[in-house]
Amino acid sequence: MSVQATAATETRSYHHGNLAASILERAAEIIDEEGIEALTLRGIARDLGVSHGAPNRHFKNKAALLCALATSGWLSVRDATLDAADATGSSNAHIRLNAMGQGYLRWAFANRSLYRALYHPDVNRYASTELKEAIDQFSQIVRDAVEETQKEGRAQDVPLNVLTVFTNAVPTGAALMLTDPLLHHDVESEGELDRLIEQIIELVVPVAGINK
Amino acid sequence: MSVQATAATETRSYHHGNLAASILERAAEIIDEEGIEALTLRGIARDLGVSHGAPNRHFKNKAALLCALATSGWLSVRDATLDAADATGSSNAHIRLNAMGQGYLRWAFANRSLYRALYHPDVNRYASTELKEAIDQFSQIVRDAVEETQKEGRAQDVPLNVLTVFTNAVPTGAALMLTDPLLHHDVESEGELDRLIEQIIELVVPVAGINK
DNA sequence: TAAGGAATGTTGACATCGTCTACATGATAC
DNA sequence: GTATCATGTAGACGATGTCAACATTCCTTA
Repeated sequence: MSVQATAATETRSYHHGNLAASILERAAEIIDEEGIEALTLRGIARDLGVSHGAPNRHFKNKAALLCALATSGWLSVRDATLDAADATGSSNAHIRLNAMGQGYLRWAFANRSLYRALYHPDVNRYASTELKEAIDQFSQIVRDAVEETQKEGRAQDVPLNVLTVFTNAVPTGAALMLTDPLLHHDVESEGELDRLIEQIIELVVPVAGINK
Repeated sequence: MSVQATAATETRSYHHGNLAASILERAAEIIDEEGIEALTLRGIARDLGVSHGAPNRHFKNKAALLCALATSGWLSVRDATLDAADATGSSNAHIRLNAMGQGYLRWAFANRSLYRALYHPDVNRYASTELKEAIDQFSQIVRDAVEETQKEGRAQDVPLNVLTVFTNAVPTGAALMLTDPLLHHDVESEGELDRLIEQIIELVVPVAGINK
């Protein structure tokens, strides 16, 4: 139903008008609704009412489509992470980094399928320049935020890169584990999940007793 | 060359003799050498000098083969983790858990391709009973070890499940990040990696100043 | 404004893949 | 020794990704 959401030009013209964006949009829907293994270039073309060869004009191959999706995913998770920091209204590095971890996890849960697609083998294999840049951007904001906490006195005897990997690993690993139905069968309520997120992140970047 | 390693019966008989095991073995090789997207039932059959339909007698479908691989992977990482604990020769829960984290990470690096296959979408989707059991076994040893450290005084105000997720997330996230060429471009020497592993795990389960 | 190239979509083809069915062969239990 | 079951073979089918040749439309530019 939302298949034809874009390109709402009532005249069904030869040219679609916005096919690349529509393909990405539909691809995201499919991943979310049927899983990434149901993603098919021909299927997308069918859904969009376009010939099976059309997508090739916009994506060199299927891996390129996946990379484009992953790129927007990384940018999106970066934004969510940064927004969470800003939403604290605090300039305290610990409070900000703590919020970033929670924001990251909440994004991962709100976008499980896309989140897991970020680690799909094809994405790693045929990474584009844009994807690499998006990933670098994310890594950079984490590293910067970690560095700020260190300036505030956190784990000053630990090398920055080690502290960064550690800090980043917690939300990453937790997201991977908790979004995996095989690894985590406890069905939980919304509120329970929020509490779990808080508690886990508190163990990496404690903020108890810190004033904004 | 190592393709025909198994089933070295010089008489090329109609029946292969050990096809299931050979398929698994060859599949592991392919994943390691060419990546998981190069894995093909027909390709394996070709490599093993067997008709393209033969693998279907032993694996219901391709996903079942992946699940079998993942199952042995989880059992293997469980063993590596437990062995690392035992290798300490200590009965101190902190020392043992610390070693487990390091053992897990070392296994992940030594078997990157297989490790990443554990999180392949198809594995999640069509998980077998054996796979679920293998995963549960791994989860159990981690939870038990975490519980022991808590009895020794670690983070006693934190619920066990939270502490378990946290403790497990660090090696999991670190392995995922560090085995990803996109996330970690710093090429490092063997010794550097070992040191990094030690330092990261020390941040989750500190053992500095503990006597065996 | 007319023309012509660039962008975009279509059609048909090809190789490959997973999977199914019918059949052949070999092993094993009785 | 024979019957039955497990295992391997051969052929077919539909689906997919990708390519090349062609069609249509857009847009720049003279």
